[in-house]
Amino acid sequence: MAASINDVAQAVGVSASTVSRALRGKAGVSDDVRSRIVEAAADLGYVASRSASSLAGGRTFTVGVIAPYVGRWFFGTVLDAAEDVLSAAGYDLLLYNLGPREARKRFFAELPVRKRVDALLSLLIPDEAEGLALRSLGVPLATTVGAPRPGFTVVGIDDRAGAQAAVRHLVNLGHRRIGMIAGASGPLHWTAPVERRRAYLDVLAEAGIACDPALEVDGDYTVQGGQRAMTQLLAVPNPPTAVFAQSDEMAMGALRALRLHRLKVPEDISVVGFDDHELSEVVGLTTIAQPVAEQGAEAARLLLNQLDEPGAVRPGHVTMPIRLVLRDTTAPPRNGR
Amino acid sequence: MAASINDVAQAVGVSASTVSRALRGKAGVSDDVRSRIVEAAADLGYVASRSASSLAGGRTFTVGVIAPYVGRWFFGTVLDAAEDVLSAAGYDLLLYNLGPREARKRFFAELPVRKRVDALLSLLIPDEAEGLALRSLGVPLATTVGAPRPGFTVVGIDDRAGAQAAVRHLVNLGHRRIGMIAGASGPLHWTAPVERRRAYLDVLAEAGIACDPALEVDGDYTVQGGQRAMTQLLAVPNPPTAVFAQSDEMAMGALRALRLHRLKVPEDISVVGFDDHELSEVVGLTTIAQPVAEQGAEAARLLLNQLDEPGAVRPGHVTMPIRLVLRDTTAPPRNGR
DNA sequence: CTGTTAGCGCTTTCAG
DNA sequence: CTGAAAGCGCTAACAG
Repeated sequence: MAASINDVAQAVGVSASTVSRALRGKAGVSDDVRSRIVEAAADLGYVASRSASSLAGGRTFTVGVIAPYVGRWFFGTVLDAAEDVLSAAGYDLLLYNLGPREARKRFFAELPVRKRVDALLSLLIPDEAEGLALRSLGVPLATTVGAPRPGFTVVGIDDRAGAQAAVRHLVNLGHRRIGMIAGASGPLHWTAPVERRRAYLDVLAEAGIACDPALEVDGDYTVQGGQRAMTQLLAVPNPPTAVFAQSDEMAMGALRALRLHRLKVPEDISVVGFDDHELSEVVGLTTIAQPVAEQGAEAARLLLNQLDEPGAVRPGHVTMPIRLVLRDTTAPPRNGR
Repeated sequence: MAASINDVAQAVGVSASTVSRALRGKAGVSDDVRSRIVEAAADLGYVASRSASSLAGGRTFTVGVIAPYVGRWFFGTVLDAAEDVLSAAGYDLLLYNLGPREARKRFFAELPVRKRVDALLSLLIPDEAEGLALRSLGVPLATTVGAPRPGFTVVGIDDRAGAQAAVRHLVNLGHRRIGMIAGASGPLHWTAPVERRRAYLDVLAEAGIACDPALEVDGDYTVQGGQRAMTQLLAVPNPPTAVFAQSDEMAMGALRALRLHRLKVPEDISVVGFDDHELSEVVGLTTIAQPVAEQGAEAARLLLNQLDEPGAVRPGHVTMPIRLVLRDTTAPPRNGR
């Protein structure tokens, strides 16, 4: 059986309370006693039972993370970075994959994190009821997606500015027929598609380009969807000379569709993506880069802050920088204009 | 304050034990009482405190997962699938990212999962000492990587057979100068690179092709590394007409290098990868597909089995099928032979 | 079928 | 600076 706090206490000849204080670095233990306790604990291979500490102390030293996917690059990268920060601070990370519809339903119905986590990081956008449920947990909340919302610390990017930069880049190259592969039908309450679309419309307007609804197609945030969307765009009577894809994954699907249609990129058509996916460099995709890992790390850090100074820090809003990364998929349109 | 078991007990007018039994579906509670308890619990929004249950019952209903990366496709996909299976069974998943050297050291020094998990899934290959530490936890252990090892249930693929299929494919197309981008310097104790290399050598031998050490280059399991390796292979006096990359990520790096060198794939040179990464289809990469998500799900399932029938099931070894997926990066060598 | 009685292994007052 | 006592909220025998 694993050693308990009493075993250590006995070995050193002190009380359990002293061992507890000593091992957690609390004041009020003489250096001599403390070092003897630390040594004995190491000898016995003693580690405090998290269940017991949580029960007695009220803190779990665990942060919950809920995500709509784990395998996808964006989420995996955020998760990875958040874990680094949390574990360095002595916190464990409880992961919930709420992608499957029933998993999500079950999670919000039972709220299994209740009494299990000290804070929660959401990688998905909760709807009204879900948001309420999360706030009812009474723990600090953070998210790396979506618009600022009450009760949440949000770390994000300026989607509008990013999308504007992407579309402006195409306009500056001389394109007038600019299509968009959107991500509208993605997860509910996602604000990115809305913001990015508005930016697209704004830039067209400011450039004096009439927008054509036929040039806006849904790509579902997936490679497959992007491919389908591009195929659809090519079937339009007067197809675009350039396309803004709201995510790199959709952009890659578009590139695939173009290859299958024997169209050359960027000679025949330009493509710009959004995200700077790890493989975008490989395919030479021009895109808007956002600091994904940094967003995860920062969100985790802000959560830890709130844990350290309870009440002191209000949930805030951090905007991380984006930038246009020029690679090989954009160029001026074929016939000058 | 959140409702406790006593609040529910009081509301229904029964004892806490009865509530406990009723809510966990234990036998020995009349249907009438049980339904009233369930109702009251729902009303009060009661959820049992995991800390308290663990402490009292000895089980944590938590499975730990240790991984060398989370953001990379392979690991994220395994994790995703494992989480689905575990959460459906009522288990939570505690994630540890042991990529950073110090994180790994700290983990094995403190073994924070001790008394915290009922089972553990390793996505990395522990060395001798680490393996011992894990076994000392006294919980079921599973892994999706590496060779069979005592104490672990391993779910994997036949690396040798997969690599053989890849190289044989190139040989059958008529290639005689076949290079390999290996993953030798990856994580320690990784068996895949070794097995895949042996397969490469075996197939060359069986085809009567002398192997040339200059044609074996390390690609570090990364896109960057693959690109570097391919560049190096092109600099060899008599460069290969085909390349076997031990992972799709390295293969993609190779494709990028070839594009930069203005070489056509597969006309000038053939490339075959290994894994069937989610984006391999996008770039049209011919590769060896392995069921990644299924490995994660299966490992989780086997862990649950062992949890259900303690002692009954011995740790075993499951091999999942692989298959050659033909796409657009392989063809016969240019000049017939 | 249900209630009572003990803890699980810690942390936390409160004394000394 | 240290110890004793009292739970944290639940589960697990053991009685009835």
